[in-house]
Amino acid sequence: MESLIYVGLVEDHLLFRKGMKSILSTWPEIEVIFESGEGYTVLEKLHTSDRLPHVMLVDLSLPPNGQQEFGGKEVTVALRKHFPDIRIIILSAHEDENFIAQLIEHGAHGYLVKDCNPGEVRDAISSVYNNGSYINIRTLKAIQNNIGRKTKVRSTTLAGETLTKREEEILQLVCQQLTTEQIAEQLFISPRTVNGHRNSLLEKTGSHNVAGLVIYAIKNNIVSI
Amino acid sequence: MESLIYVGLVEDHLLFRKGMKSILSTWPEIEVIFESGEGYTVLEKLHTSDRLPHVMLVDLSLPPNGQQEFGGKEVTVALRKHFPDIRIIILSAHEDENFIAQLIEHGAHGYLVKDCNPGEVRDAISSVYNNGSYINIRTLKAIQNNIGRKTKVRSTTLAGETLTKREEEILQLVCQQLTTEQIAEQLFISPRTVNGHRNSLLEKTGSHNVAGLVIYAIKNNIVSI
DNA sequence: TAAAAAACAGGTAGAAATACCTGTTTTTAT
DNA sequence: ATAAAAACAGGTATTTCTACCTGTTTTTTA
Repeated sequence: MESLIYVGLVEDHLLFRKGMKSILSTWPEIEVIFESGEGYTVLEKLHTSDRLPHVMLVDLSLPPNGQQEFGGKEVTVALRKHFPDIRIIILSAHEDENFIAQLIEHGAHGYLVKDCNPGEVRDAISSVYNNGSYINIRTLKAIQNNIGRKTKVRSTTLAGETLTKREEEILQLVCQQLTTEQIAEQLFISPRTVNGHRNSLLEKTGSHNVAGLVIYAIKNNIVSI
Repeated sequence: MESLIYVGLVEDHLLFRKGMKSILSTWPEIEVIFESGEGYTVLEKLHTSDRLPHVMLVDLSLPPNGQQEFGGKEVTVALRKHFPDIRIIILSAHEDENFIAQLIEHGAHGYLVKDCNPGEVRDAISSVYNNGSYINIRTLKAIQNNIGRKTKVRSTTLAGETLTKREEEILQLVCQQLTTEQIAEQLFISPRTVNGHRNSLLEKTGSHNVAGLVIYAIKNNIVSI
């Protein structure tokens, strides 16, 4: 608990980065051992580093690497893949509700808005280091309102089967209250074909009627409501 | 940040409560100033208390008051109403996914499983006291999977109309994939009547079929998925 | 390049839902 | 106490869906 926590900072604005480092240095249990001004060099820097940070504070909006976007999200994904032990706190200027959800799902362990007070940062680092995650209450509300069915996960059925592209397509149209005939028109196929797909959908999802299909579609992020 | 945090404990198992108090006493910034072994006496105890806790650790499963259930959920609701400044951390033996979502929406600020390590408790108290919330990563996952459309908002229709109780009831059953006949059986009414309600539902919600009804029901929290 | 999966399309039945109509009884609110 | 709303129940007709069956062609994967 009271052991030294190694912290890394990935933040393109120097002043902010140094300011953060200064703040963090006031806490004896925290030591900043890594800094980077851009996301795309983080991995190689870590590879040549003798000490790895326990917790990495990563700015959400980092400069791209040429054409390639490389912000907090990309850093998160890369870190999770190559340095799964490093815990990640995203720093953002504001709460982008949709994004937070994605970040958490990509493996970020915490999320801080930049106007939080220093105590929060300490709490966040400590929490993330010791246990798992840190989310402030407003952010949590944002997640409550927005998460759940944003990131498209492959939809698996009861039997572990997977819906085909066409089946998902038709399921989406079913959810839009279209009839078999309307779906057929829209997809330029025979109503019989649509019918076949509908039956497969009922079978695969274990549903008895459209109510079941719609709920399945929502639960499995095939449609967003 | 370093000011003394007054903590209250609501936990029916004495040993666990005292153990927790002992652990908390090792942190100089935390002082336990309130204890209760049951939920239903918390309010009056607080009213006669000279100092109010900043953070209350509340066990999820507390003994009922006679017939009346009075667990962590009820305590949370009561505290939020009468002592809105007190921040609440729920302690639970395990992660009941559905319940966590409800608790957070009822106003709890944090959630701890009882097998967490002491450092987590300190972090949780500090976080909750200083900022807002504390949720561990597993719990967060649970929330991601279960929250979203739990809080029941009065369902308003396109025309601003309101669904009647019976209509909502039938809508819920429709969402459970029951047929008109099955719904009639379940409610001990004629299929004709169910039919009438279904038609009203379609009319009021501006839907063409069950797909529309289900989506309406989910959007308006008439059913939870 | 075979084999498997997906997409396609047709037939037939029956079940269920939708879209209208009518009316009575019960509950709620003014 | 009266009016309005809700819940109840029936008729009729049509549309749509569900549940089976069959098969071919195209695409994907091993």
